[in-house]
Amino acid sequence: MQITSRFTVAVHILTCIEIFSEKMRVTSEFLAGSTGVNAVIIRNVLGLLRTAGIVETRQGSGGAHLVRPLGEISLYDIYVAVDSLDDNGLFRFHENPNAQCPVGRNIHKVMDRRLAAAQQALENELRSMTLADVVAETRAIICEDDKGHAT
Amino acid sequence: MQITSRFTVAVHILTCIEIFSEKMRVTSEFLAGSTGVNAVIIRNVLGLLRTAGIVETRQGSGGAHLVRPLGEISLYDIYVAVDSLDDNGLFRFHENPNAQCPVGRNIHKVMDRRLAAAQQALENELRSMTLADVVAETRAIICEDDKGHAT
DNA sequence: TAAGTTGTAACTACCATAGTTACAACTTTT
DNA sequence: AAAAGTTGTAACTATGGTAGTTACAACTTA
Repeated sequence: MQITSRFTVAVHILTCIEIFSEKMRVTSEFLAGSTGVNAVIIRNVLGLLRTAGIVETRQGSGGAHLVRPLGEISLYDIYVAVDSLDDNGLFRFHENPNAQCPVGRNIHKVMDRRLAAAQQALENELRSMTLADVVAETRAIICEDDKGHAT
Repeated sequence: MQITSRFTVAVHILTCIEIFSEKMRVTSEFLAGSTGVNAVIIRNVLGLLRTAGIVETRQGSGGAHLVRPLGEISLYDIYVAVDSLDDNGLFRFHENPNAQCPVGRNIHKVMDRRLAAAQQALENELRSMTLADVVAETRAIICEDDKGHAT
């Protein structure tokens, strides 16, 4: 069981949009090339990010843009946008515990709070990190790279 | 995307084993009845818990028992035992970012630390809770239940 | 109008989860 | 030693989600 690669793909393409959109049109084809992920999947992910109010895209002309400042887009926002858990929560509960059994009757009640706390811990950590951090570090590494090649 | 119900099933059956095994043989059939989950699945989960050194089972005679004290079995131990992430981590990364692209070449490096931190946060929370807590609260609720019925 | 792009539907391939059936191996009881 | 009950496991099915693919209408710009 793993959290979908849509999440890392989304972070990747948002980073690309920030870094490249000043100099060029960042199309789904370009993003497909950078991520190694199918262009239709990219467009779907962009659609989810658009619905979440994180990016703008335009039919016809092409090219995606960020809607909010980098520092106001947390990894949590991205995670929620693309990895829909609906109302179910991160943990899946077996559906038919036996109400005749004292444990079966109460296990849900006992566990729910704890599972929610665990999920919260994950989400709080994701909330603490923003695209600004990711882009800054990426830019720094790219800059180092360039220096390395120059010597 | 959700964490498998094997996890909540495992917590459920371990709770049952603790609560019932003094008075009766806790067989996979019994646990299937309490959880509403197929007996073969129960035996598989018990097998994973056995491999992890959490329970003992015996062929033929039947009945599962806890191997370690309740307080030394954390929800993390159970999670790891039944929800194998292998070496992959909780987050799945898209596999072919383009090394020609400065973002594609570095995104993995930039994200890995952050994804690991998020995973850690989840796991630390699970580590902080033990079967002892779960069983204690379950017993307390069962006791309340009984009082309620008595009046 | 032509070229390039997005948005979306429809389909496929693949994999994991969970259920099911079946049965050999084992333990205990009689 | 036979019978009954149980575990461990293999093999198979059903289901659902992820991701890839093809196709095309709607749109924008040159």
